Amino acid sequence: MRMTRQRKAILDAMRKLKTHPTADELYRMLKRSHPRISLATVYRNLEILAQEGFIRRLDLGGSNQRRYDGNPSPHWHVHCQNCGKIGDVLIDENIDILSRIKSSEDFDVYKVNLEFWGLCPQCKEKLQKLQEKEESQWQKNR
Amino acid sequence: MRMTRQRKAILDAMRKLKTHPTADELYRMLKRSHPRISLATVYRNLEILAQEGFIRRLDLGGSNQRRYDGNPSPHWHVHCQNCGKIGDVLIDENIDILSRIKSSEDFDVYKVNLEFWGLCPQCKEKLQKLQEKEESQWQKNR
DNA sequence: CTATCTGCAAAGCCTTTGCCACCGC
DNA sequence: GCGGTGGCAAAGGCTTTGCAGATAG
Repeated sequence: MRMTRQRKAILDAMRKLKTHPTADELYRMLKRSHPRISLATVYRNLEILAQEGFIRRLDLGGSNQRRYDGNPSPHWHVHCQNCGKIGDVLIDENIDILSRIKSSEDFDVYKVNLEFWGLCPQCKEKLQKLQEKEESQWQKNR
Repeated sequence: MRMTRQRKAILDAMRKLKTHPTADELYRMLKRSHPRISLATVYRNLEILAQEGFIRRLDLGGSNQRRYDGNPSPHWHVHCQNCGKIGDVLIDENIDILSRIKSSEDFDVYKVNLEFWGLCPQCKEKLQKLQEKEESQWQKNR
């Protein structure tokens, strides 16, 4: 694998970012410092870097956009139900889910993937304020 | 919600099927009995039937095709790593995963989704036979 | 030097949408 | 009869691909 300028820029950006960008999001960021980089290059390199284990490809449900994670070490993800932002989740002990499977239609099950849903801090606050506002409106109108 | 011929055919098919079809797969099946049904109708109705709770929309990772499940009761799914087929998984006790979260970047986490990966019975057998064949080749060549 | 990689544009999937005719209720 | 619905075709999003020129090692 040749370390081209573009590939290095993509890997560096992914390592720095704490978000979980799509190819297009990363492309827009990189264009500032690398105006001639192409979207196809970003797509191709995210895929290659993921295959080589430098970053992680996230196959998240609930969205039709693929995301990548610059942190390849094992952890899970939480989606904000309001804005779609992705956060990281750690669990304090290994849960042996595979041994608790009762019925699996004769599939051999090897691997489990956990996904979480919730609210990010910003949306939590936003929704809370909205609720307070509605309550005071209701007070006025009664 | 009006129960049109098409909508009824889609719901009936989903309830009978034990697979987890995509809109297009279901469309091809239905065309046999309803030659004039359109793919758009299948897409629209799968979405509506899922919103109304008659069927379940599966937002599975690892594929860019949406699938639906005629069984709306709670259970998880396993993907065959070889052929992509989806199976159902039951777990014998409720695992309280949400209470074990250690760090979640200040998200409020409400819901968890489990996904499993493995091999379906057919692919299991196929791969086993392939392996046996390779072993006997190796025996011959030594 | 040459195999790999890039940029560009086009093509490929899957899914949604606009429109008008149609048909449950 | 009327509003929801279906069929058709076109458009829309995201991702991949073919190609010719550029470049890392």
